[in-house]
Amino acid sequence: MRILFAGTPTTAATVLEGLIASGHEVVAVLTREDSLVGRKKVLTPSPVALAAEKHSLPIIRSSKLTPKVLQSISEFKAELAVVVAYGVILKQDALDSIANGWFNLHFSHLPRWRGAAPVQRAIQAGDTDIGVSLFRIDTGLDTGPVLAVADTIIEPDESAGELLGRLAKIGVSLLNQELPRLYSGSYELTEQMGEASLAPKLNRDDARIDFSKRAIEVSNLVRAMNPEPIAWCQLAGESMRVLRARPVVSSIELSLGEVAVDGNRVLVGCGDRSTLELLEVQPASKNVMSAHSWMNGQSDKVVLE
RNA sequence: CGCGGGGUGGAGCAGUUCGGUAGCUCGCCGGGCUCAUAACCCGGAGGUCGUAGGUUCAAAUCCUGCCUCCGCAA
Repeated sequence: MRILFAGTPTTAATVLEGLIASGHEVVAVLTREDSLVGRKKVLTPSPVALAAEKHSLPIIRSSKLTPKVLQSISEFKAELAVVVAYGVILKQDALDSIANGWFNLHFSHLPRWRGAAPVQRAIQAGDTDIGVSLFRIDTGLDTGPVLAVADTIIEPDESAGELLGRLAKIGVSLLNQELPRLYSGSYELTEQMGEASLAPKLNRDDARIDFSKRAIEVSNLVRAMNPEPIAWCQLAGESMRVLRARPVVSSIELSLGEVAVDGNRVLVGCGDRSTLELLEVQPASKNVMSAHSWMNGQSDKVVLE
């Protein structure tokens, strides 16, 4: 069956690669417009666009499905659309434009964590399990009826990036398992059941560390915000990013944000007398470094805030 | 021309204001101590200070160009 693939970030690119490798007939790729990235504002294609180029697939770059764009999509005569983090809400005319419908691979066990950042929100909330849902898109935000779900455990030290990579692979397996049913038309959809929650997109304010929270919560934040947008705090007025950290047991008494070296561990005091071990940090203007290296260069008492 | 901060032995930093013998915290190598140690003690190797030019008796330090890395913003 002729498939239109729609997606934007790295995770979506991984799924696209998986579909192609599995022999599915991807006839065109829909992704968001190239965006200006970095200090030099280099016009950069999305990871999905790059993957599509690699396989010489036709690419439609658009962040808005206007009638004109839908018209150009229709030329590829796709019979089914597979969506992974495309980042655009589809309207009815778009949904109607493909005969067998649009199916979305969403990284949560719906209806939990509907929205743009399910994996990050799940980790931030301290969830210990998560799912990959395949559902038929309707006009709501991740509200469509579900075809299949694959669940998995969230490892205690797993970052959002690592988990996302794993979920993408699970997603490919799920698609390989379910696509044949969609091709044949012999499948059943189930309305979403249970309590819904929202997983809005992350911004920099979400990633601000609050050391009055307990170490486990700070640790969850750090994991959730890696690799984007990266949890951060302040040191002497400059921002400092924390890429990896974990809650530990320590006999050292530290005030909130106070940093101390204990043997080979770099500890920081958190709320409720809990302790967080910093593993990897990045001070402003500096490269990413181990917490140990960072402390080697500190001569005065260090307090994060 | 968006704002700003860096580039000094393997790592992280100080030293640059006011030019004059390369410093600190680690790591590494060798030895010692200990029941033991990512603890302690002793010794050691390792740097043309990003790069090209300029000023000077003398440049990590002052001047100019270039390369390169990064935070914020978008």
